[in-house]
Amino acid sequence: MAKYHHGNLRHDLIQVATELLAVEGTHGLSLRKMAQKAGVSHNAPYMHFADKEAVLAAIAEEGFRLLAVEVEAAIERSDRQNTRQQLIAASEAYVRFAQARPNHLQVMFAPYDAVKYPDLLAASAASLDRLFELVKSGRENGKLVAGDPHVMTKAIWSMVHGIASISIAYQTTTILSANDSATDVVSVFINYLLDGMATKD
Amino acid sequence: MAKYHHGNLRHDLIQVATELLAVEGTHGLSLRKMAQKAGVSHNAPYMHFADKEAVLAAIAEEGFRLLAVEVEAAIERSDRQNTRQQLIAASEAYVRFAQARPNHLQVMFAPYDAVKYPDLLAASAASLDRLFELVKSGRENGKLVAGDPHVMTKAIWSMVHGIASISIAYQTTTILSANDSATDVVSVFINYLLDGMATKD
DNA sequence: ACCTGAACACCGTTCAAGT
DNA sequence: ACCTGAACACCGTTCAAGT
Repeated sequence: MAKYHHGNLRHDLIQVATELLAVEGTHGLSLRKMAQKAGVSHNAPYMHFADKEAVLAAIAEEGFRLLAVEVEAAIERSDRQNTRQQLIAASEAYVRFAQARPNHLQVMFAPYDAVKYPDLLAASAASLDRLFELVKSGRENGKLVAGDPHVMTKAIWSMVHGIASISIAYQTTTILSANDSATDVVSVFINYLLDGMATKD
Repeated sequence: MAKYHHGNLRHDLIQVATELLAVEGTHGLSLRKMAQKAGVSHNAPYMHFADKEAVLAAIAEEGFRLLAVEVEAAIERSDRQNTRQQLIAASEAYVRFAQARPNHLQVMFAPYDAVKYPDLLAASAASLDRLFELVKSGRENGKLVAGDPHVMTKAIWSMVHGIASISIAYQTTTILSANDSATDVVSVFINYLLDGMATKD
């Protein structure tokens, strides 16, 4: 009997796949498993995705949206008078996200064809919007000097993503810091960088 | 007929697997393909490796050694009187490595069990030795102030690895810099960071 | 000790159907 | 349009052998 799926299978598949990714890891995630978990035949996913990579791209895209929400929330929670504190809060949220969802971040930063997945590229660019705004307001406050705010944003992003990426790779054996957690180290590293971007007088 | 393999199969497998990784990507790398390419039965690898992950760990370990060699060479080529220039040269070499061997770097920074692969952990730690020495001599020169040289080294590492990691993920669509290559951006970002670590007077 | 061949459960993907 | 079932080539891993 043909037991059709209820509502939006595409959405459900992404949901189920994300859970599977968190539990089983990148290697444990298979099209067949996610189809079964969604209560559908093993090739139903091909109705909504060209191939497995397309599913991963969709998961990645969703991940960037989630990341943006958490960074946004962290900024809202922090002292609005202090741009530096807000930048650090945003950075800490980024690293916390990475540690809470290491497999997800890995999928987000796999190499995709940007032409093939324009929505993914857009979502990842949008996840930096709040950071960019902070850098701009830091310049207006006179706290952050130096040239292009785009360049400064990307420098901060690189620093934060490096911490996140390394802390995932070395899990328990925290090579980053002897005893402290990775989030503890964030403010130290970011402060170095912001000092280099700050007015010297 | 039992056609035994000549010399060191373990070494040959790592060699062959690394080539396969470069050409076919992380997904195209299979135990069966590398066995075939090494001229050996599909389960001969199990004589030398517990499972596929162990092969990847060996490839990763070899990668950290390669990286260390290239960073070392870049430092030797640069101005020995100028610690900052040496740090930038080392950083650029790191990013160049990442762009020349993106799949290799990805395997190097996959999450491994440190207890299971102590040699991998040692090789990755050793790849930072030269950077650490530069930071120390920078402190003695009075060029780099601030606290623990270990912390400073890891901050630089995070920045550089972040640039490398992001530039791999976004390949052609260089989200990092509008027109410049990723290596061009390295000196700008690292200079921000080193300014933050430099003496203020 | 080192390697092989057959076998197992699992993949991604395709294709001919069904409604 | 949306889904299914059978089929294909490929995988990692195990196991009983062979030398």
